[in-house]
Amino acid sequence: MDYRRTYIRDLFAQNPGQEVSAYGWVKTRRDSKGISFVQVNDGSCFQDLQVVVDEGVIDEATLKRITTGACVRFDGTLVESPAAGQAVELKAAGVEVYGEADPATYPLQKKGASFEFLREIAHLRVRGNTFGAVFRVRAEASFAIHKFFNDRGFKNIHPPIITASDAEGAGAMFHVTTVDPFLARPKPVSPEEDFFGKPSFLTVSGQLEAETLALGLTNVYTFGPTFRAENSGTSRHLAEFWMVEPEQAFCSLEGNMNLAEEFLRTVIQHLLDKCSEDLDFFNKRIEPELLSTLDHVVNSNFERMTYTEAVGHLQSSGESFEFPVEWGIDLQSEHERWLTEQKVGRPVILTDYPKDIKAFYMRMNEDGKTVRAMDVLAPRIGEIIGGSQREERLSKLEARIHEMGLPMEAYWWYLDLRRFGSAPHSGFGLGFERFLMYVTGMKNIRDVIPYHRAPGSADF
RNA sequence: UGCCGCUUAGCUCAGUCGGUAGAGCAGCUGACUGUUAAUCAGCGGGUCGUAGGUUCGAGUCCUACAGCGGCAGCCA
Repeated sequence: MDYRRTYIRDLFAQNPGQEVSAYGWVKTRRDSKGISFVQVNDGSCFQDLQVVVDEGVIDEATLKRITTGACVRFDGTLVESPAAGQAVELKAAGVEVYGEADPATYPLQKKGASFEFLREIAHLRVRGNTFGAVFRVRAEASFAIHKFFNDRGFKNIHPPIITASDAEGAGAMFHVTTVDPFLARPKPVSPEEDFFGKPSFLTVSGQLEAETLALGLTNVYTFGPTFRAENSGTSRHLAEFWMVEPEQAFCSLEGNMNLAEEFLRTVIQHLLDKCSEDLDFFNKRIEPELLSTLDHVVNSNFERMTYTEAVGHLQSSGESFEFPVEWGIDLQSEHERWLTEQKVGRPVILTDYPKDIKAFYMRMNEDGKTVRAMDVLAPRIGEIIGGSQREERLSKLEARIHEMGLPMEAYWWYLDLRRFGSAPHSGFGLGFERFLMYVTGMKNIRDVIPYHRAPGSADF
């Protein structure tokens, strides 16, 4: 056994008549008088291999061990299939059962399991159609993202997971400590006595570190796990999620938007090319509008409008929103959805938000009221990308840090970037799982990551 | 964290007015010579989320708690 063997995906591309072996897990077995059909899948592709077992080829005791969930190797001949449903099938000559799966207790069956139930058996759900497809698409998307940036000369950088800087002042952070918080002790342990000698946390974003690398490597990106200790239990939030964050020196907000748009189009096109079977399945069984919206994203330019224009559209829409719209508010989910789903019917990039609802590092516009921020909003899921041109002018940045009451001394290294060889630069962040929800049509973010982490939930 | 909903067989669910438990699928046994969500016949399978309360009697009504889900906030 070796990785250089033939996978089920490869068998479908071979000419009939060859002696082959197929390794995988049994989806179902159907018996008729004198013949049995076994569906085998190894995760290499969506389609199952149909194995045909004629009477007498495999002894009855062995055949009975070939049940749903069992791990097997079938040896035999690849033949053209006489029946509809598959072009080729494997005519079995022998079998090796590597691992049985007791049918009375194996929890997966061929129909009727809810995603909530499958989440409880997340270690087994990948053997089903939906989650096999989800994790193939996840892997292919991950590759496509690295390829996109590599093709354009972006360097993949690796900012720390454990950080002492509260990057954006946004989002609750997980403490990292070797002090047992549940141990009763006479007096509190001070941060100086802890492992790092100061309070330290799991990162909520690699952006600030990415900026430092961009001002030297020019074009960089991160792609890794980030952590938020927010107590939010929704279908769009995770405590541990993966984020893609490119950062470009010598790049304006317009260049940033161009990159974001090209990024989404290129990666989605890659998936349409490489994962068509899986995406067809999602389109058929999960989200009927999936392929048409993905095609639309690939083939149309994104709408661009300023926050101020968007507020105008919302106010003159005639819609009755739960939260009234006025200039200066942070747009609510209902507003974002109306803009992208009703107003323009495709992704929208909103720019130039009021400074008071955005982070300190975003570049101030001439009006002194708005900053060079952008959010990419997509139909069905809302905000998928958030980014900005960064404030490269030292005095303006210091003024913002002061204005927002942030500790100036903690940002000494970040301010050094503006002191020594500052450059106009821009970047954005994309939530990888949000992106996967968009391209698979899956409705719950917990179903696009193998093992989700959320408040009160850290199983497996 | 707030509001709402759900929790009954391995899974998906039904359960009327409060009167002691039902279906489909899965499983098991058998039938069928090409099935592909196979089909057909039969069989087994339940502390109705937990703890209290009301009642002669609770799956059903009330309270608390837990788990799950939806929406909202926060955000990616």
